[in-house]
Amino acid sequence: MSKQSTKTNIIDKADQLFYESGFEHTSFAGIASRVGISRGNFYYHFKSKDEILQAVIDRRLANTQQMLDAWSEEAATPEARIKCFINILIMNRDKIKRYGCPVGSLTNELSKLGHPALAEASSVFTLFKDWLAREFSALGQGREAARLALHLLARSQGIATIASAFDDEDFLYQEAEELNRWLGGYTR
Amino acid sequence: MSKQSTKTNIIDKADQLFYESGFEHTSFAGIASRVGISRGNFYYHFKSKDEILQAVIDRRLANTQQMLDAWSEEAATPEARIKCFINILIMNRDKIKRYGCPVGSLTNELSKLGHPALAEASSVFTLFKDWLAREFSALGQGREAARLALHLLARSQGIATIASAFDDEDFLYQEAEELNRWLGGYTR
DNA sequence: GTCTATATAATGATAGAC
DNA sequence: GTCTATCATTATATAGAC
Repeated sequence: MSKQSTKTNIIDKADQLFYESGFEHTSFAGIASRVGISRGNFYYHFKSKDEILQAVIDRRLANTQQMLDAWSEEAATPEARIKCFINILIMNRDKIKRYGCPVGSLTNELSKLGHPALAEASSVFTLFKDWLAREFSALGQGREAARLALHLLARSQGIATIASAFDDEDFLYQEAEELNRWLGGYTR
Repeated sequence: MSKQSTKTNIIDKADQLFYESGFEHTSFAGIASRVGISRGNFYYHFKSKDEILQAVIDRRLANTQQMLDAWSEEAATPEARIKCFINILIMNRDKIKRYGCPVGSLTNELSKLGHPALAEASSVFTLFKDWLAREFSALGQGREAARLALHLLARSQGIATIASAFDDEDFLYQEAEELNRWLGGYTR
């Protein structure tokens, strides 16, 4: 493992804590503690909480784009690519059960706070939406591609919310399978 | 409008604020200010923040049960009753766009806080789930009733999350219509 | 770049007068 | 039942030594 800079380390740990504990509930002391630095040092790298939030969102945008690019490369067909998206519900089932979806829970919180970064946080959704729409277009659903993309995004969000509220892993598997069946209706 | 007690008034305003601003972000000062009383007076009625949270959840449970009972009475067929549920996405569209679903956003926050009241907050979902399952049973979906109920609950959650993230009212209407079509597949 | 020390404001919560 | 006054704790944020 390569040694990463303190700044990168802060963004990394803040990202985790925003997901696990929420943005509001995460304090600088908590981040600094997990990084292993003092609170004072923290302010050398980030001047405000909004600044670290922006860095976390930028990091998530970059990571998401990287993941989408990898899916585009690894999976040969549009159907296989969309199944990669559906499969993150299974891949991340443990964290989803505990904390829900990192994107949905952050946008939800920021919308309640009336936080100006809501639009930027929502743009992670937009990355998924546009990528999915492209794949649905490739499936010959050109006219309905954008609607289907947003529909699938919403379905995955609801699954995460309910699985988290009831701590129900079976439901995650069940609904992921149902999504694959639904997708099958557009590939035949 | 009948004059309500200070205690009831506190629960009422706390309920609104937890929805609009989140549980963590809502302070006693904020609640007291909206009620029009002092912070000190607040503590005469509720000794801790967890106590007021419990009261708000109890209130939501009672209100939800009341709403479900009203639907059972007003709508003649199982299909019409389930459509009442779907229709709350349209009825509450303005608030959903701004704050998401009150149940989903609260359970999401409490799960991140590791708050012991998560189970109680989730039981509002359970009221909906059991009520919907009964209606799907009445539709002749006895074996699949529970699964369909949870599925519909998840669908509505996802719709609320995406509509809130993108502030998109058209999406709410579009997906509510899609849910009605989906329901139609079980009534024919 | 990292630390300790500190300033300032807000929070949850209590005590006691009216 | 309602108020003012107060406490202890935590939070964001800054100053300055090393």
